Amino acid sequence: MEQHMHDHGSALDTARQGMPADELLCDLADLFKIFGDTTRMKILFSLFEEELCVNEITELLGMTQSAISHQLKVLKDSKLIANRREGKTIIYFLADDHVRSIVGQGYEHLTEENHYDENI
Amino acid sequence: MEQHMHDHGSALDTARQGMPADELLCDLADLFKIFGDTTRMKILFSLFEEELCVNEITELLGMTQSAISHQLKVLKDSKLIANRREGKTIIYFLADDHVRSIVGQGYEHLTEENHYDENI
DNA sequence: ATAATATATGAACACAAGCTCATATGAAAG
DNA sequence: CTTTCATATGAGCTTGTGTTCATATATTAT
Repeated sequence: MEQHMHDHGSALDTARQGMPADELLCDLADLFKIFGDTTRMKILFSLFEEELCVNEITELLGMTQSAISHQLKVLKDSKLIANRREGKTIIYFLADDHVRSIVGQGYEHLTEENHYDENI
Repeated sequence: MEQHMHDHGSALDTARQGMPADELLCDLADLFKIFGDTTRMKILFSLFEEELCVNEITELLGMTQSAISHQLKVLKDSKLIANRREGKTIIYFLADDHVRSIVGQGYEHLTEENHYDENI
């Protein structure tokens, strides 16, 4: 006698097939984790238009220079941004166009699905 | 005398122009935060192939039923998955094809840029 | 060399987030 | 209506993460 209405077993197997290796799943989550912070998201958006030095980003976001530097390090370590020295200042820029497309996808998801100030 | 080699001011203004509202930035970060956990990523991948009930996902991931339920709630609250009741079991499925494309973008970023077991 | 400017970094702290454990809900079977 | 099966949920604990504060490094100017 079947106790479930949908097949319990073949569905599991199919799901198991498509599951990537644990390491990749973990790396993937770690990548998205980088985008999962408002400060970092703001930094990325600011670099969408122009390359900027630390002080400029600090001003733009109205935060501590230290806080910005810490987040810049996170972003740089994950290869999403890169920097070059120019005299005393260090200029940061996007390392990769994937950043734009990933953030763009999320942006689309929000602006399409959700309704920002649509009656109230 | 200019103390900076790149223009400090117009770049800032340009960056300020393209910066979306704080609320949207925050929502965007919150969206990516959902993808930034291995357990949730595994759940999403498992639902890429088949719709599954809680017990199946629990088996598949080899975790506590409680842990899974908690994460399913997070995913459901953020509208990435949905569910329907079928007798005693509750079946979860992807709510949106954006999920596939967002995860797909991240996946591409990793598999293209990085080199998985490419000579060690 | 010394001072000034620009950025980076480590430690400490506060808060968020995920898991576990116990328990609650809800549907179906006896 | 009581029991069983499937899932949900709240509290507590533990770990992770972002910010601040103080300080270090690095480059340029005096």
